[in-house]
Amino acid sequence: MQNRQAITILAALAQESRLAVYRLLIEHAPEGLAPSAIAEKLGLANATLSFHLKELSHAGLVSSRQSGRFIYYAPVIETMDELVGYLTDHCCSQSAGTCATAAARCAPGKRPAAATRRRRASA
Amino acid sequence: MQNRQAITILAALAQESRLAVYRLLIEHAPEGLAPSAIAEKLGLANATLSFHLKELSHAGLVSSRQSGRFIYYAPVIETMDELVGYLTDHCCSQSAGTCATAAARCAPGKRPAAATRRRRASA
DNA sequence: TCCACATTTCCATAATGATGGAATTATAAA
DNA sequence: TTTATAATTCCATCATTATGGAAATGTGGA
Repeated sequence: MQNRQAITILAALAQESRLAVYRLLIEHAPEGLAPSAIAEKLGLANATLSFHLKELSHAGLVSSRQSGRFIYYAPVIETMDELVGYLTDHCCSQSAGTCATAAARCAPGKRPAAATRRRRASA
Repeated sequence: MQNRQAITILAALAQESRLAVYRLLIEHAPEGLAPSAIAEKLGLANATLSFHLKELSHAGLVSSRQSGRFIYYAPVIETMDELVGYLTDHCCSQSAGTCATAAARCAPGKRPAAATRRRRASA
């Protein structure tokens, strides 16, 4: 994941209403929710919600599909996964051991460890 | 971790210069770097860098210690770890299986799994 | 077609964030 | 104490983001 993309995703999540929308969609994954339902649950104006959904979409955090008169927004888990991967990579220093807890979170063997991947990429 | 705090941390990272500063500090963990060195490496004006360091400090992402005429800024890994924990928690839906990849990242047994912890907290 | 409703776009406004020059504060060496 | 360097604060400016009413667009049913 590129820096630029990580910033876009982080910025999309770094806003109260948007984080609330995303978390609500997570609770309703994988079907998702229509804007009307989201607006009602969170008390957001139509235009405001539409703005935030566009931001989340643009960041790749949610997808949408039309169904009849409704558009269902659902979270894109892969994007969150990539963000977590990015953070894990860049929270771990090249010199090992500076990030024990975060590193421990990574299941060894499931995928290359963070530092290893970065070393391979830049070498 | 509270919503509010997560937003503060996400917002701190969601900015090109600040993310660059943080990543630079990660490369120089755990000693850290002085603002003069950071400013030179990243080409930032003193005032601008100071502003960004304050944001990172306020979010708990960096700490500082004085040493002679210099102040060394170093990353606080625990904060990143908590952020990753928060994201992992809220990227995993209550209904299992919707977040396989991100969940797989968590070493089972190292700490309670994300969904489990949330269920326990809200129940 | 016409209507009802869902959603988005348009637009103006308000709020927040980023930037850096200049002045100020802090620390240590001469 | 004087001087040099490090870092922060002050402040003005510019840029971006958030908000929501009103109008426009899209969709399916009558």
